[in-house]
Amino acid sequence: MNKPTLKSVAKALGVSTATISNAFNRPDQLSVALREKILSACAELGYDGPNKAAQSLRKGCSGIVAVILSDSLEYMVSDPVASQFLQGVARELERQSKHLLLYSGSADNLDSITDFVDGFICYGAPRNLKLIEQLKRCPKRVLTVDFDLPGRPSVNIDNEQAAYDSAMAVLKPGDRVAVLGLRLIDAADSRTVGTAPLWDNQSSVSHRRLDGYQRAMQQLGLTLSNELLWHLPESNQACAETAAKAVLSQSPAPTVLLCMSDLIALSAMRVALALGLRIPEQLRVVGFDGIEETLRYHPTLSSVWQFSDQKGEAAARAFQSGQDDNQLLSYELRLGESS
Amino acid sequence: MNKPTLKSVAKALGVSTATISNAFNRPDQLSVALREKILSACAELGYDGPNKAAQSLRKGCSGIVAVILSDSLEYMVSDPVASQFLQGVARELERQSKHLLLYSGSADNLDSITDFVDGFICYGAPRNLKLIEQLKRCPKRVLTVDFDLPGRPSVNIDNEQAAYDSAMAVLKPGDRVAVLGLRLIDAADSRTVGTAPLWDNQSSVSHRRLDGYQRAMQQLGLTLSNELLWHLPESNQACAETAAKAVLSQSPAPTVLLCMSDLIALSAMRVALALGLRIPEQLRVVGFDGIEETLRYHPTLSSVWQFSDQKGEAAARAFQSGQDDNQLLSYELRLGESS
DNA sequence: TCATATATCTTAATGCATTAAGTTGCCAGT
DNA sequence: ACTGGCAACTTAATGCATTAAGATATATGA
Repeated sequence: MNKPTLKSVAKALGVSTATISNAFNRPDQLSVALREKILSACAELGYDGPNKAAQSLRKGCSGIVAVILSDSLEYMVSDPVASQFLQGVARELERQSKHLLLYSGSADNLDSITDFVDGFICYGAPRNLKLIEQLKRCPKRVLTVDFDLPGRPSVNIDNEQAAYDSAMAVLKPGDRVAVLGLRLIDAADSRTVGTAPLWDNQSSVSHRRLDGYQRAMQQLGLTLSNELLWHLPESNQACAETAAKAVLSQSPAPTVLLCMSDLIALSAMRVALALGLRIPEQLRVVGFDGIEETLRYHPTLSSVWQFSDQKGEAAARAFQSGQDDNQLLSYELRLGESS
Repeated sequence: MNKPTLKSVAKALGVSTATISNAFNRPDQLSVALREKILSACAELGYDGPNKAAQSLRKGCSGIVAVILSDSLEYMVSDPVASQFLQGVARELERQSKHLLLYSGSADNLDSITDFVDGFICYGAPRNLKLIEQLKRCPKRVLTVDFDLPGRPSVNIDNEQAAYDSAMAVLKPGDRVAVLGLRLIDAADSRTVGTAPLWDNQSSVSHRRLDGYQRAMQQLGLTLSNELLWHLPESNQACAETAAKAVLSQSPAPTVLLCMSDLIALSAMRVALALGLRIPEQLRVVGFDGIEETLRYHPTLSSVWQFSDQKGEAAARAFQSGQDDNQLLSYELRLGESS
C-alpha cells in the first residue's frame, strides 16, 4: 500500500479529514479520547503527520528560512566572521524549529525559492544587483544584516561610531594614517586592490566605517591622503598582503593602519613584521569584527568586536519577531598588543 | 488584486490551465506563437511561473537537497574539511539549479523536512542514533559520505588502503608507532580523550583507517601497543594537544605519529616542536584529509589528500544520478617535510 | 419545559498546480 | 471521399491538507 495520507487515515478511522487535521494542529477542537485514539492509530498506520509540502501550500508558510550570503558560499565558509554568523542563525532557527536554506548570493533568481521559504535573511550587501532588485520586490519577509534595503528591517551595529571609537583609541596627533578598506569601490568597478576615492558618499558599511575613521582623524587634526586609502575587493590574505605592502612601502611610512576586517589586519601585521617593523612602536594596527584567531596571534589585535554568532541569533530572532524596525546591536572595543 | 495564479492567468487569457502549465513546463505541447503570447502576458500580469510549493506537492520533488552534518553546524564551519565538502556540494547543486538545506545532525526529527526535500546527503556518521534509524527508513533518496548505511549509495575513499599507503610511506623497521584516532570509541561511550581498544571491529571510517595502519605495521613487523592508540572525541586543537602530550611523554617515545586528521596532526606537531623534538629526525608525523593550512605550516605535513570539495561535488552528482552503487573516489598521498 | 450555550464532529470550499486522456480540426495518403 | 495520423488544446482527476461554516447532541439556566 501507498503512504497513508490524511484522507486515507480518516477513512480508516471513520472520521472526517478535518478531525484528523485538528488532532495534529488544534487539540482543543476535539475530545481528548478521540485525539489519542487518532494519534495512536496514526502511529500504527505509519502516518507521521500532515504532509509538509501540502501544509506549506495551504498555510503559506513552511518554516524554512533562506539565508543569502553576499558572496559565494566559498567566502562564507572561509571567512570566520561569516561562518560565525551562520552558526548563530542556525542555532536560533533550531530553537524555533525552523530550517535553514543556504542560498548563494551569486545566484540571481529568487523566484526559484521564494515560494518555499518564509523569507530571507541577507548577510551583507549582495554583489549581484539583480538580486537586490528582486529582494526589494519580494513578497516575503526580508531582513538585512550589515546593509540596508529601503523599507526592510535590518540588524547591524553602528559602524560609524564603532570605527570612530576604534580610531580614537589608537590615534595620536601627528600620526600618518592608512586605511585598508573592504569594498570601497563598487563591485563592478573594481576587482583589484588599489586606492579608493576619498569621498564616495556611498551607503555601504565600509563607507560608514570610513566616515567614523575620518571623524576621529578630523578631531585630532589629521587628514587622510588618497594614496593611503586602499580598496580591497575581498577580505583575504592575498588582497591584504598586496595592499599592506603597497601602503607600508611608502615614505614617510604610515604609523597607524586602520583595517576594516581582522583578517586584513592580521595579514597586514604579518607583512609589517616581515618588513622589520616593530608593533606597536613603529606601527599600530586596528582591525574590525573580532575573531578568535587574533587572540592566539601575537601581537594580539586591537579591534571592534561584533560577536557575529550573537548577531546571527539576533537576526534570526528579529526575523521571527515580525517587527519592522532596524535593530542596532552593541559592539565592544578591545585593545590588544597591536596598539 | 492578489497574486496571479495559473488559474487566474488562464482565465485572463481565455485558455485552459493546462496550456499555461505547458507553456512553462512542456513547450512542445503547444504552438510557439501561443507560448510566446502566454509568456509575455504572464510577465505583464506579474506572474512569474508556477508556484513552487504547489509544484512540489504535485510533482513530489522540490529541487531542495538537505545536507546533514554528522555533528552540529558548529563543527561544520570550524572544520576546514567539512566546510570544503559543503562548498563542493553547494557548487554542484547550483549547477543543477537545486537548493541546499542545511540540516543539523543534532536535530532528531527528519519528518519535519522529509516532505520538503528531494533527499539527504549525509556527511559523516551522525552521532544521533535516532537520526540514523530515521535515515534507514526514509522514503526519499539518501546518500551517505564517509560512512555507510545498509542499502544506500555512498561516496567515499578506500580508507583502509589510504591509511595503509600513508603508513607504508613513512614507517621503518623498528619504529615505535602511535596513532591519534578520531572517534574510535562510540560517541555515547566516550567524550574524553583516552586510549582506545586495539580491536573493536567497528565499521567506522576511523576503524578502517586503523586497519590500514595495522596492516602496514604488520608487514614491517611492528605492533601497535595499546597505550599508543588514542581516541579523540573531536578533531580539534584541545583534544589533539591533550593526546599528543600524553603520547609523546611516554618512554620510549614514539618515532611515528599516525594522525587521523590534518588538524590533529598539525596540533600534534606543535606539541612535539614545543617539547623540543625535531621533525622528522626524531618524530615523523602523518596526517589525513589534506587541508590548505598544512601547506603554509612548516614543516609541511605528509598526508592523504581527499580533496573534500571534489568529494562534495561528487556526492551531489551521485545524488542526482540516481544510481545506487557505492562510489570510491581517488585520493593522493602527498609527502611533506614531516616525514 | 423550552431556549440557549457548548462541545464535538462533518461538510465543502480552498490553496496552486500537473497530467493522462479526450476533443477538434486539418492534412496526407489512397 | 474516406480514414489514419498528428498538432494543439481542453477536461477533469489528482496531489495533500486547512479551515470557516454548518450540523448534532448534550448540558445549562430560567
